[in-house]
Amino acid sequence: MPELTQNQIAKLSRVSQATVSRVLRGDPRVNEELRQRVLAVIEKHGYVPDARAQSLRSQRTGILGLVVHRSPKQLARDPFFSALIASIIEFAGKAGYHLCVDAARAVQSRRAIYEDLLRTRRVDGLILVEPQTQDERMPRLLEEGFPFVLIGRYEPTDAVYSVDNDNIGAGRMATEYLLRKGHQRIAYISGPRGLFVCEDRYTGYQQALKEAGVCCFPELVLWGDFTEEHGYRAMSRLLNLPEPPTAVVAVDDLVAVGALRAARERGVAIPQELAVIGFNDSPFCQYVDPPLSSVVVDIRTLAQMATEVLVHQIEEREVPHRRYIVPCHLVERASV
Amino acid sequence: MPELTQNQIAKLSRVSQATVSRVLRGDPRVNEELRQRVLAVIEKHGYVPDARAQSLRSQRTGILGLVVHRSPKQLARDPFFSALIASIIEFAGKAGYHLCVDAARAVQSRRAIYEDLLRTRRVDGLILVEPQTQDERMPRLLEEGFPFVLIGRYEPTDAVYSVDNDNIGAGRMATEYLLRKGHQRIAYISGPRGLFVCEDRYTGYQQALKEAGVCCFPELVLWGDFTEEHGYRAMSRLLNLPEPPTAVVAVDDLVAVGALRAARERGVAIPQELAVIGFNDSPFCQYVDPPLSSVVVDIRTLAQMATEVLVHQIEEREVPHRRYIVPCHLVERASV
DNA sequence: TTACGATTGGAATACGTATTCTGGTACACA
DNA sequence: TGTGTACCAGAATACGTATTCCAATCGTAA
Repeated sequence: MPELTQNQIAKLSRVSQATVSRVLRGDPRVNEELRQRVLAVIEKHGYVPDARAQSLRSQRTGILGLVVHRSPKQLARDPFFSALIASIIEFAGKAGYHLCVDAARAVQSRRAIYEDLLRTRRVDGLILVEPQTQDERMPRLLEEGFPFVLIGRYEPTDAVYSVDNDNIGAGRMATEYLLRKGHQRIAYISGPRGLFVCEDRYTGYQQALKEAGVCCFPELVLWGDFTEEHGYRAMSRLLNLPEPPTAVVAVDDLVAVGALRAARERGVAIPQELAVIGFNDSPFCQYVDPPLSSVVVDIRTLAQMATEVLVHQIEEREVPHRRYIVPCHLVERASV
Repeated sequence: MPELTQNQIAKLSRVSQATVSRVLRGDPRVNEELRQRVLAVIEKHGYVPDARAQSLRSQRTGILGLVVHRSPKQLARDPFFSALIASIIEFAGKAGYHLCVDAARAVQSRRAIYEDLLRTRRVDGLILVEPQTQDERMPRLLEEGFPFVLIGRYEPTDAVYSVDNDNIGAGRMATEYLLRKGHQRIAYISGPRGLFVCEDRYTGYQQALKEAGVCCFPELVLWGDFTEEHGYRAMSRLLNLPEPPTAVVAVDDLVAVGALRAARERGVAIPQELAVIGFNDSPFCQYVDPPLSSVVVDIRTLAQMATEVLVHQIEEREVPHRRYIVPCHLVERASV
């Protein structure tokens, strides 16, 4: 393999390396004849500039980092993330960037990733997906003036760029829908405590109940993770209550599917005896039995806004707002 | 932000930049006292080396590239890929690499990605997922001696490192299973012509039929893509045949789910009147109605082997074989 | 006391590109 | 013919790190 450099091209074209660089960068201050000669040599040998050297010189890598706060195993089973990643790849590509993806659940590996992606300047900016409420990185990122954007929420909203589903609204929407259908004892099967998605949907759930004048029973709210297994166990516990709920809001479709399974195994009729609703309108929602109602955000829009906000920061263009909210809508199916 | 360099650290520690580098690289030829002094300064100021400069100097970026031959939209809906990406992230991380993901279906954008990732030396090696039969890049990659590994198949097997499901075996396994259940008219709903996954499973399908002495009817084999929609349409066409099949092998679970929907809409009883089997054991298989039988490869193993083969190439360690096959197994559920 | 090997750290350089600085040519004008 | 002005391209430099080369110091042995 030739391992071409601008120097080689320069020698072959009998010009200086600087001129080759100028030709490549489209600098107008170069004679047309020389330009043609250089271009011909470049074309002939198939020269492409070395991105590593460009990175060092320009202080830009052309790579965006995506850090997801889930273990790789959780990632593998979660359709929300595959859609998110795919869409971010799409929009990053359109903006001329590559995407570097990392996943980590444990705090120490997150620290390592943080050091390794950011401080080393390996990426030009960072998209953080659903960081925990108390994430020690945010202050440092802010302090260093490093471009980043959150997907999810962060409390001091006016300090940090973020893009988020309207999770409070989504929680309300799901709960109000069940209330409209006449349900009163409505359970909420959640993910981890402290994760904003979960907390926000919980807030929406509480708001809807309160406004309807319905009591919010603490025994009907169960925290856990984003697995089908958790949905199954939580639903089993709920069905064992002296007075089980007649409807369930599950924090994620996968969790809802677990709940459906628990109900099915006990012969609880859906939706007659128990209504279930999830979030994200995952691909499988329409194929489960019965098809699962879901409150959904347009993931592509979410990805697009996050990517654009980040790229604008990096390229020092105007970003009009700090916080962007992508609204949700309801997909009605047979499970309610 | 301080924008620290080894030079700054050197000045602050009253040593030379070379010494700082030696301390960081663990070079033994440096006095213990100095080492401590330098380490203290590094610690105090939170210095981390610049990956871009290291890349230029060492000719390594520490990044693996993953190129998927699907459009981002297809990617978003395909659980196989989300699992694959997640697992590759996991094993790349364990080997000390980051992962850069790109997706492209169109040939010209693949060319662009190829130029941009490889020729620019932005990544140390490439994982190509399911390249088309005639992919113009392979010869150039080989010629340049650039480390890469295929997930999927490539004909001149002894020239290229590849890791693959045993797709022929999987096609056989699915078909033989249906044959054992007494089916004779077995259809195959495939993805795109020319994609090795599809062709190989087709080969296995044909082999099984032939060995059982069952005729292979061309009207029972339909090519398309990996969408649920395609499964739906293909199944509809099959059910319109004068003599419809009694069993279907679908090239992917999502396609199988589409087939199930078409059957359900026409009131065809499953599995009594029609047996359906898919591939990949996607997360939703157990939740569809009825639960979908599937032939599955362990995606984590696939990802692990691909990553290891690539990393060994990059680090110039021994790679004993060119071609690695990950065997499949059958997951029986109610759809057969 | 001299000489020599071992040890240690600084100076210099290379990685490949982008850009600033500088010098030289050509042309116009006086 | 001399001076000023564009214009163009080569030389030099910087980006931050890793490493090679070399000089200085020290200890030990003759």
